[in-house]
Order: sequence, then C-alpha cells, then structure tokens
Amino acid sequence: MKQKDQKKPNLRDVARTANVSAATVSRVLTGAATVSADKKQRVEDAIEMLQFVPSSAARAINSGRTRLIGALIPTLDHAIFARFIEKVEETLNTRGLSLIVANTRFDAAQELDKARRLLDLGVEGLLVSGTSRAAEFDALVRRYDVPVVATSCFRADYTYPTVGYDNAAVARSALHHLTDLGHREIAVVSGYSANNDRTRERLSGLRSTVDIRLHAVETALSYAGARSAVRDLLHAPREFSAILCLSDVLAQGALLELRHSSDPRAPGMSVIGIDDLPSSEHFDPPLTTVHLPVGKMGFAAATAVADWVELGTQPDHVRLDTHLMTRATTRARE
Amino acid sequence: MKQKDQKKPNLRDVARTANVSAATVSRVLTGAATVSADKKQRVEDAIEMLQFVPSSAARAINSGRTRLIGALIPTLDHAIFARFIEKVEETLNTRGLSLIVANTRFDAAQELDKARRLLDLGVEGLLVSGTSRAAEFDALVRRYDVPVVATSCFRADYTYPTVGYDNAAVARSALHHLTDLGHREIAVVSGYSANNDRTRERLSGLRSTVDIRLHAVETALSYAGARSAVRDLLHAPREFSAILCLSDVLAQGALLELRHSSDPRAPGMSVIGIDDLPSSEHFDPPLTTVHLPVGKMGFAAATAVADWVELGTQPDHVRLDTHLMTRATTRARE
DNA sequence: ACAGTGTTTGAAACTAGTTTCACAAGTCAA
DNA sequence: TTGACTTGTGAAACTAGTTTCAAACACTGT
Repeated sequence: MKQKDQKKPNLRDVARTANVSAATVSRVLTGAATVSADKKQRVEDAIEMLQFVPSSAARAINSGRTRLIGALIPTLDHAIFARFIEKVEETLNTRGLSLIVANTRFDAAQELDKARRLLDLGVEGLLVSGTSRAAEFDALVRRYDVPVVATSCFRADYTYPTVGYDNAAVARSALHHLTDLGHREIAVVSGYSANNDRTRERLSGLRSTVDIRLHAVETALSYAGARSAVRDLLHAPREFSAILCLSDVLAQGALLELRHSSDPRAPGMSVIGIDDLPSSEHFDPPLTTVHLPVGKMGFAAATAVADWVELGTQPDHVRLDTHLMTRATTRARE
Repeated sequence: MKQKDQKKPNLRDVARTANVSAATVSRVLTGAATVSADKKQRVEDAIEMLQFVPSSAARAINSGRTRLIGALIPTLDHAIFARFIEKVEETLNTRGLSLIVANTRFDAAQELDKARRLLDLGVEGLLVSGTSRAAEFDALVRRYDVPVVATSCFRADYTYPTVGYDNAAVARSALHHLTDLGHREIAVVSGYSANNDRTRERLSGLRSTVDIRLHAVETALSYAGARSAVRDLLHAPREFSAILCLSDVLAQGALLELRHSSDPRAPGMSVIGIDDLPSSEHFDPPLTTVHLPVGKMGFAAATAVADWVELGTQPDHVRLDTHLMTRATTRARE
C-alpha cells in the first residue's frame, strides 16, 4: 500500500479545492440535482486531482442501505450449491445487489453464528438452505427485521418464504420410476440425514409407499461413501434389484462400485440418482436421475429476496418443477 | 417485514431510555471502557427493550473499516474454483473478515466492472485470478489504494503478489511423465486460451520441449468439448500415443470418449490431466493427473490479503508445490 | 485532613456524505 | 415593468456511532 501524502481526501477537501460548497460536490456525485456546467467541471477536476473516492460507509449511513445480501449455504464444495450460488450472484448483480457467502457446513450452530455476523455487517436480506435451524435464529432475524428466503425446498407452511422443489415428491418420483419398471426390493442410499433436513424430507417421501421393500443406508456424501455403502449392501443378506440414491454423487459412486463388483447382480442392477449434475449426462453409462433446476432456483431465490428488499412486500413461495431424466442406468426387473 | 411502531431506534434513543449519555451507551457496546455495573445494566435493559441493533454503516464510518474482502473469480461452476472459494471464506472468517464473491466469466471487462462495484462497496482487499486483466484495472486499484492478491498462478514479476503454482512447470511435469514413459507424439487438449492466461501459461510451458511432437487443440471446458476434441483427433491423420489434457474435466471427458471409441488406438492410449479433482481418483480408471493444492491456495491467498489488510505490509509471493498423481491412465508406449 | 492517583461520566466534537431550507439570480408572461 | 416561476447555490442540519476532554467523584497513603 502506498503511504500517500497524508490520509484520504474527503468530500469537503474536494469542495475546498473546487471552491464550491460540500452540497454542490454531493450534487455532482449523486447526479440528482442540476449543477452549472462550470462548477461541475471544477468539481470533477478536483475529484480527479485529489483522487477522491467517496466513502461507502458514509453513503450507507445516509441511504440506510448496504446493498448486501448474505447467503448461508452448507458448502460450496458440491456442484449443486456452487451452481446455485453462481446464479444467485448473477441475478443479485443485475439488481444492483452484492452477495456475501457464508458456509455453514451443514451445522445449525455455525449457521446461527454466521447469520449473526452477516446481520451485524448490515446485510439487507438472507438466503438460507432448508428449513431446520437453530432455535435462536428466528429471534435474531426478527430483531434485525430482515427478509429471509429459504431455498432447496418447498414448504408452504414454513416461517419464511421457500423457493425450491418438494423434496418428498422428488424422491417419490424416483421411486415410482423404479416401481414402474417392476422393482419391488430397492436399496436406498443417502447422505447422513441427521444434519440435513432435505435428506430427511426425501426419505420421508419414500416411507408412504406400500408393497415395496426399501433398505435404507446412510453414508458419507462422496464417491467413497457410496462405494462402501454399495459394497456392504451387496454383502448383506437382503435382496434388491435397484438402488435409489438420494443424490447424483452417490449414484455415480454406486455405479463405479457396481462396475468393479464381481457380484452377479451388479451388471443388471438399476441405479437412479437425484440432482442431475452436469457430469451425470456424460457418465458411463449415462445416469438416470431426477433433474433439479438449481439454476432456476438461484434466479428465483435471488429475485425473491431482491423484490422483498426493494419493494418491501414478502414474496410468495415458489415451487419449481423437477423432471425425470431417463437415461441408461435403469431397466425393467428381469 | 414487520412495520414496527415507527423507525429503528438509534443509540441516542437507548441513551435517553437508560438515562445515560450517548457516550456511555457506546462504551457498553464496544466494551472498551469501564462502565459502572448499575449503568451498564440500565443500558442493556434499554437495548433489549428497544430491540436496538447498532448500525454497521455508522460503525464503519468511524473505524474506517468494512471487514469485507472481494473475490473476482471466473466462475463458481467448476469444482476447482468452488473449493478454492470455500477455503478462502473459511480462512477469512477466522480473521474476522467476510467474503463477497463476484463472477467474471473469464471476461476482463466483467472483471473490471465488478472490481469497480466491489471497491465502491468498500472492500478492503481484492482477490483476483490469474495475471491478465483490463488496462484500467491498475489505475482503479491505485486510486482506491486497496491490497490485491492474484491467485492460481505464481509469477514473481507480477504487479500484485501472486499465490499459486507455476502453471508452465505444472504442464511440463505432466509432459515429462509422458515422455518418461516413452511417448513422443502427444495430443494436447486445452480449454480456449484466448480468455485464460493460466491456460496460456500451461501451453507455453510445453513449447520449450524438443524432440517431442505436440498436437494442440482447444475446445470447450466440458465433457462434451473434450469428447468432440478427442473424436476429431482420432479421425485426423496425425499419430499420437498419449493425450495431455490441461484440466481434469477434459481428461475425464477424453477417457469417456476413448471408452466408446472403436479406434484401435483407444484402449492403449495414455491420458493425463491437471487439477486432481476429487472425482478423478475415483474415476474409472483412476486418472493420472497433476495435483494442484487448491485448498492450500485458498488458505494462503486469504491469509495474504488478510495480513496485508491488517498489518499493512505487502506479502511475498507464495509458490505452492504440485505433485504428480500416478494412477491408472498412463502407461509406457508399446 | 489533605494531597495524589484512579475511575466514571457527559458534552461536544469528531467520522463523511446527504438533504433541507432559504435566498439569490435568471426566465417568462402579462 | 412587474409578478410568477424556475434554477443554482451555500449554510446548516441531518444520518449514527465513536472519541476526546475535562469535570466530578472515589479511594489510598501520609
């Protein structure tokens, strides 16, 4: 950093140099009121000469606005959240807002902590993921009186507007695809549900079905996790002809394990995922999965907070359509 | 948003309610000076009663600090950048700083635009990717007098401190691995170099080698791009026994194409990538690649800006070690 | 009892732009 | 020529916390 001759110039320094009042400099900066061409030029010259930059804090104190939105997301290290955030950032930017990201690592305590920090920083709105959070969260939000939109889920009865898909229905549509193909005994592989309400919602969507035998196992949300889960399933005494994975990462991992397995059931095993990652279409074989419109969700969520912040009216819940992508990893039970 | 009875209370409202001076309330808030237990209690009660929250802008105007760092990254929709940002956020947080992300889409004009916006918002430091940027960028940074750290590269002669790996050396180490295995005619698949200086650096690292014939092609940075590039290469009249991909996404795509190809050279073809994505280790077959320590880079880059912001001294360049991950996709030329 | 030191405290003056208000000057129509 | 607007402009008063200064008090040691 350069040391500069003294500290930064402020608006009054500019006014002095240009021989006008502070009010006139402010008028030139905001462009709101008209200023004579002569003075305007003098002010602009002075700004250039002093290399003046207006203080964002001073501006914010007057407008009462920071133009900052905070996003509390579990992690960026998953294609699905990264895509979402990418689109949120893009959309907020077109609305003149900027995005602060905060990772919560699927942990309600960290979410609360970071929410506190973001609110303290002056964010005008908050994006959160899912519906389960720390008890103090609501009081905090009420106190700061800031719009909150929950994403990755659709629950019309939730405290905050939700923008997302019905996770139970999504899981059910994957299940129906398998049952339509004649599968009756199905292994369900999911990430750990304890710290993830979306996983719990998906699991609960499966429970309601009768006449189908489900064997659910939870594992780490990674290739390695999926592979060991599938290995265990194949060694267990229970029969199954299809594997329903609650996310594509797990489904891809399951396919890798099946490819290496010498189990006679492996080649004929049906596998379905949920997410539709970009890599799933190009996987070998291409993965059958339920497409979740994360990009659209990012746009819708950003639009919802931006509207709420700008217009002051609480937006409606948004339910996004998902659809089955039938590709090569599911087939009728033999 | 609730309408509340009137507007938000400020510190003077609290002072009035607690029957103390504004200075005393400020003392309770900052905790800097000692306040008698009696008054402290009265102030805290008043804060609770009025549901007072201090204005971040007013605080910032006094401290001259926003505690905001901006990151200008090409995209979040690539595992490598997402991991990096994840770690940056985590590291900045431990330093009491928050992260604003801005996607530039590999475009210098957008980078400049977003830099302007971030600086206007009052970020105290900037993280950028690579070394090629719009001409006006430097003047802008000089004017705002803000620390800038460039990542994903190591170039001791660059205007700003760099934190990353030597891209030319990285590409060369991949090449040497292939030449050590006896390969002499090698196809090089890269993303478009026009808007990506890191790709250009990697390509330039390959040029210096004699006695080796390289056939370089550029394509979209995706599975589809890689597959069509490899398809074209196999149909072209030139011979080659190995494919050097300048990123793992391309290498994975190349492997997928080879798996589907009926070309007699396909099964024996060596493929090497650069990145070491989490998925590469579990790919089928596991991908030989050059590991780039993105997590460490995120930590080092965040530490560098944070130190510069906090201590005021420009940090040194940081060169991170990369290493070859020899897995299953490369073999000696027959 | 009294000086010397230490702790609380409030008034006022900061931080840096924005906005209101009032006044001056210029323009237009009757 | 005069009243009625419109425009340009600066002084001062906002926005909301923080910090400085000096007064006022409490406590200790002689």
